[in-house]
Amino acid sequence: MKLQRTHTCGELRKAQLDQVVTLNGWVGSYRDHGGVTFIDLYDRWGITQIVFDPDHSAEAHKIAHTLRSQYVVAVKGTVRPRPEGMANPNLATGEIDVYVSEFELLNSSKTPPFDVLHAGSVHAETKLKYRYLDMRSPELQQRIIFRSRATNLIRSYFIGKDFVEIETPILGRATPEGARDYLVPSRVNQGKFYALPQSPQLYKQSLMVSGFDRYFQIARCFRDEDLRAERQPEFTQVDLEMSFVSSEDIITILEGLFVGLMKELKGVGITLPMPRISYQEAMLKYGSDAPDLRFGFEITDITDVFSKTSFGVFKTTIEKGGCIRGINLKGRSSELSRKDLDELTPFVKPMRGKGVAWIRMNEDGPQSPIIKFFSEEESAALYARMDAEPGDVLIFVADAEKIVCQCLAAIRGRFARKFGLVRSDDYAFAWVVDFPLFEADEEGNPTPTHHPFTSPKPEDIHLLSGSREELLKIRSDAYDIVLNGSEIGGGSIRIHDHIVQEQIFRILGIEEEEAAEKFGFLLDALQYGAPPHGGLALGLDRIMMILSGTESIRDVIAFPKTQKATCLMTGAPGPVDEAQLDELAIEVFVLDEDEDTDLDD
RNA sequence: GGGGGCGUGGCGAAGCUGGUUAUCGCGCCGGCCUGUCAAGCCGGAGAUCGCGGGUUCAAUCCCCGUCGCUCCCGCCA
Repeated sequence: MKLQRTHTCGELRKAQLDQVVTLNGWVGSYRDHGGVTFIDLYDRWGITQIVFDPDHSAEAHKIAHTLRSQYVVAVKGTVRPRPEGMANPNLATGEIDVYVSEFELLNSSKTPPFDVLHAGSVHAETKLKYRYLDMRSPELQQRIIFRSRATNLIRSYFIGKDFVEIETPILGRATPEGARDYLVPSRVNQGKFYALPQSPQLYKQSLMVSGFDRYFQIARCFRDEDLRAERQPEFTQVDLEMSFVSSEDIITILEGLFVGLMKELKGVGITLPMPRISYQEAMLKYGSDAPDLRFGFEITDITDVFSKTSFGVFKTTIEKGGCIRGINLKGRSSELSRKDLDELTPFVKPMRGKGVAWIRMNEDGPQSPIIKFFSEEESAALYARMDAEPGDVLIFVADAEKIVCQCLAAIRGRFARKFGLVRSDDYAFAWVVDFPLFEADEEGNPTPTHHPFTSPKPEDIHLLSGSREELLKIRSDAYDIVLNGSEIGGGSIRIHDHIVQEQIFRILGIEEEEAAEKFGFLLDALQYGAPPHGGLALGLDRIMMILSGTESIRDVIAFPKTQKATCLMTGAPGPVDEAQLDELAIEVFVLDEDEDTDLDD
């Protein structure tokens, strides 16, 4: 190319008037008036209007009408002011034009499959197939650039705090815990497989044993589970681990990180310390271990108010060990129709909720389909407990505790959105702490809430030898960081004492041999002078989603996968040659429905 | 594994109590036009209605299956 750019398309202002400049970029829209022709030339820096004027350069003007959308061009010309009243206030460069005197076509373009600059409503399918074109749009580019700024800030922060950035293997070993692994066959060791890491957990703990007392990594992780709007099969964690620390030290480091990120990326100040809430309180007041603290509508437990009730639904719920909880939609009665309330029951159905009850607090007394079943004492106690006043609407769910929490959390969010209380530029951080170390599985056996290396809180360690009920009461030294109702990170102090570790395995029903087989090297490592240590991992993609105000994780990943974990641009996953399979000693069976049972074993 | 939404020229939509020449906007092609900014005006081309089967004299429309995209539950921290 002859005409190499002297400026970008976002750069020119009145300060450069009368300068001769060269721009390179893509043709956006073009407006051909027969005489003068305007073209929006753009690149990732912005848009500059270039003018092909027959009175300025007849030669250049002749070429103008041959240009089409997405052609790649170089132009040399003079920066001129826009005529009086012709400035475009929507454009950073809107006060000037570049009058083209020399022109070079760098490349033509096929007509693009969709309008690159206005692709908002185009089907995801088309946009993902032509991702490189979609990524030519300012929206997507800005988010990708935003992400780059964020990772750069994160690196600087940790390096500045004397952390060591260490890469850990992508080809690892399958672990039985947690999510389904992505497997990679080994050619040299036929019949054996590597697994892609679900997280660098075991490696980073090993690094602590090695003495790298402050480690971090921006690590790609892989989980072969079904996708969601905020979940991709490969995603990025900001992973860190520290030695000789308590959870307070880790929390402090992270709070410092977010203060910096929010200031630099969003110009927003955060008050420290961030609020802390126990798991128990979070579940009780918000129905979720990742509460959205941008709004109120807190949950109130009213089970005890109805302990002697004759109202069938509440009575049987209590008899079965369930609970009754409610939300007071304070002063919102006039904004809610009967339909809004009736829609709640179908709304909670996917969460296995059987129904939602409501009481509307009118000026002339309460109105509700269920109130007639309450005794006077019950009603009075209920209104007092829920601070019910005229103009309020009370919402109830009675069921097993888990279901009540899920339903009320969803209802809480639904109304907050309806009333416009959820602002994407409002940022509510919080730490959720005191998670139970174990939770009961379907058979009532303890399973780790976090992972089996999470340390119990020191004051609860004595309960490890207790009954099953006592075990479920043990709190872990774990902490999640929550932003706007999303868990954006979590971590814990790890067990560094192999005796405690073995005790935990025993509780989980994992035999010594089995533990050695599954986590052998880490258990060994813990016996060679493991320092007390702990850490945390942040979900970078989710953080980027929230800070850039988008609803889909695909908006913050350059080349995302579809919900079926395919890449429409590359065609991955794809078939491979027979020869490749032979080398790996792999044979592929295509299963018929009928044959399925035959080949199962 | 289960439930919901979507699939109609290149793009976005309409048409669906079964019968139309399959409609509109954008884009595309050609023409006109010297101050537009997702310019304007005139003309034109462009569609096996995702795919397969069924019902019917007749299917974009109804039924069954299937594929793809998407949201949710399960799963996953």
